[in-house]
Amino acid sequence: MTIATVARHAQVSRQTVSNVINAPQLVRPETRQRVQDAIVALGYRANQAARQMRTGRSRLIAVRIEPTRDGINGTVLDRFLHGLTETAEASGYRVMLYTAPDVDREIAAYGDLLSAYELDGFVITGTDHGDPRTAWLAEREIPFVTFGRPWDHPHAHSWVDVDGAAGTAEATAHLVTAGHHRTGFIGWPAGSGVGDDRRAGWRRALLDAGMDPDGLDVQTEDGIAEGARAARELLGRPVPPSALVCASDSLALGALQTLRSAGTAVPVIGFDDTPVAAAVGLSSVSQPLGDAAARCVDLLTDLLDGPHRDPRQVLLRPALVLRHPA
Amino acid sequence: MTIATVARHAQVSRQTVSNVINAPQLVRPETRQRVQDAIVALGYRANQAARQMRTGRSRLIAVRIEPTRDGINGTVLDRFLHGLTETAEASGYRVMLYTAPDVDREIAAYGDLLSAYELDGFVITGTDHGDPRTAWLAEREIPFVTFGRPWDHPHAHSWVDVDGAAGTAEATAHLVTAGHHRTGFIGWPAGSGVGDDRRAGWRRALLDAGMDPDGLDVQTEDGIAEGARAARELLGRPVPPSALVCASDSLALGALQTLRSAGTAVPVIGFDDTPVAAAVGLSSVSQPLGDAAARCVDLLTDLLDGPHRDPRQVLLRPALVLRHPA
DNA sequence: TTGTAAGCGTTATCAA
DNA sequence: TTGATAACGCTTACAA
Repeated sequence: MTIATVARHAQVSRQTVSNVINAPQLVRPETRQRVQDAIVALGYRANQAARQMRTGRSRLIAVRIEPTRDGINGTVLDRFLHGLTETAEASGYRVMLYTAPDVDREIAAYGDLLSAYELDGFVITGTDHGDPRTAWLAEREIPFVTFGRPWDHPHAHSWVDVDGAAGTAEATAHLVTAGHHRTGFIGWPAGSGVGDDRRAGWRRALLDAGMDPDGLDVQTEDGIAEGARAARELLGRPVPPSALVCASDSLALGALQTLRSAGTAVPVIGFDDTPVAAAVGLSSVSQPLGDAAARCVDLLTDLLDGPHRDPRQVLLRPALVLRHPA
Repeated sequence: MTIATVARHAQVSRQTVSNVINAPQLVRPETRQRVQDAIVALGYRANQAARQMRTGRSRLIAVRIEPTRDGINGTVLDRFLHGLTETAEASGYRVMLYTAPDVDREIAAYGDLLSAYELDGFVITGTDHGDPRTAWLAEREIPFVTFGRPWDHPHAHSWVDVDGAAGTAEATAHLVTAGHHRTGFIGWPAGSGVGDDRRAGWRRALLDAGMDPDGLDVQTEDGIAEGARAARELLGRPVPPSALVCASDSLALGALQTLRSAGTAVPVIGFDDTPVAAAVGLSSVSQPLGDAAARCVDLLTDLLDGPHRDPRQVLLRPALVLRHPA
């Protein structure tokens, strides 16, 4: 069934049907109604390929599905993808998936996706300092939104992010209020935007409370074993922390194991609120992933359809989820 | 850049370029080489929309991204999706995502996807007895593969599944070999294909070992709290089990909590090998999700491109992953 | 307000 | 073996 079928059914020309769909104000209400009735009666849906050929727009946005990393923090993507798909559908877009083992091949994939499918835009996750992907896209003026800030140039393009510092600050403040005078932090090595941000939140909260953060934190790669080791190191210090905030649930989980076997009653708060945290009763900072995904689509469709195509930025607040270890 | 650009560059007609791409055997090797060189030199990629308009094929397959359920077992989808995207890319297909809050609206989405985007096929996850979705698709002769068996009619269509019974049987046999004379089972209420299958494996393994499964199992909805409750019930029986196999990691995790607080040394084996299991050191039955996804794509592309379009079935064996609780 | 004509990039048909 | 022509379904420009 084509636009011609509808035209015949509604006794108008093909063009009038197209106008009803794309510029209804041009068509007399009476005719418009007749055409719309025909569309409904026949269950007509415009063929995207034909439309795309004419307009050069595919109404497709691309997202990378990453190879699952350690599995704990990897589950974040799931919820994000679902939110993205849902919001995109509501805005008349569809989500296409792609994978790439590394940044170079991801950029190569952009070329493919763009020339073969004429993708309208990209949602890029997990950006870091001086990301070559965003540079490539920006250079070619291809619309994109990142989930994660461009740490170097905060206003370079549209992005959505979660305020990690606010999250760790809230977690730290919670522990301080609960009476802990020495709240430590287990985070990643300096240099990653996300990691530095989360550490900064902890630090700021302590300073705000008039406490000294020095000697209360450790830097380590992500992982359960690493978290356990870091916690052991902190506990072995002359004046050990009485509470812990961690940059990820993996680290927190490791810390929890160390603390449990040491029999110490040191509360731990993780980050990301993964299913693992929920399962073991670990308090954690929860990212509003559904919201973040929705805002990504909003910003992208703004770039694509909006009247003002200036980049915009959205910073969302995470929520502290308190639990009691089982 | 279009096929015409390439044609000019290689000094041939548009049609010859098309032939080089779609039916190379028709073109003299010398000409073919010249055209291929031009394609590479220009970085030409065929426009899918135009090709689709002509052929009626989009080289797009659709997969539903489900709203994350309890989060623990929900992570299964992540790995599956990644495998799917990767294998699809290798076969020249792309994966398009869609969501639907319920079965009716999922079927409505099929109509949309098919008429607007002319999707070539679907990968349907989580089928159950008398699934209306597969009936709808089969009726219209739309190619699809399910991940999960059609329990009513094993040969109705192409599917890939993981042998859940083999998994629980292996877990059970492992415990029996370790000397457990009373291995219990916590599973879901009878009626779901997957749940019944997993229970059957446990049962068969006990019978094979000459043991009596009666009175050693519980039926409960999925969840951590439910697993904990079920384990309490089993432990309270006159002759309690000395080891447990569970239909999911959620149930196993709950059982583990009960057993820990009871101070009983009863080993537990879960199902799905979720990140949670890895994190808490829970032994679990692991589904080969990457393989399963790859086989789904294989079966679907067989249906789409293959010479023989008969439905095929693939049953994969899961693997028992043994761990020691931390 | 409605209709006609052209063209988007590709492939299938058929003639050279 | 190669090339010209038409057609896929749609939208834009323009004419009626």
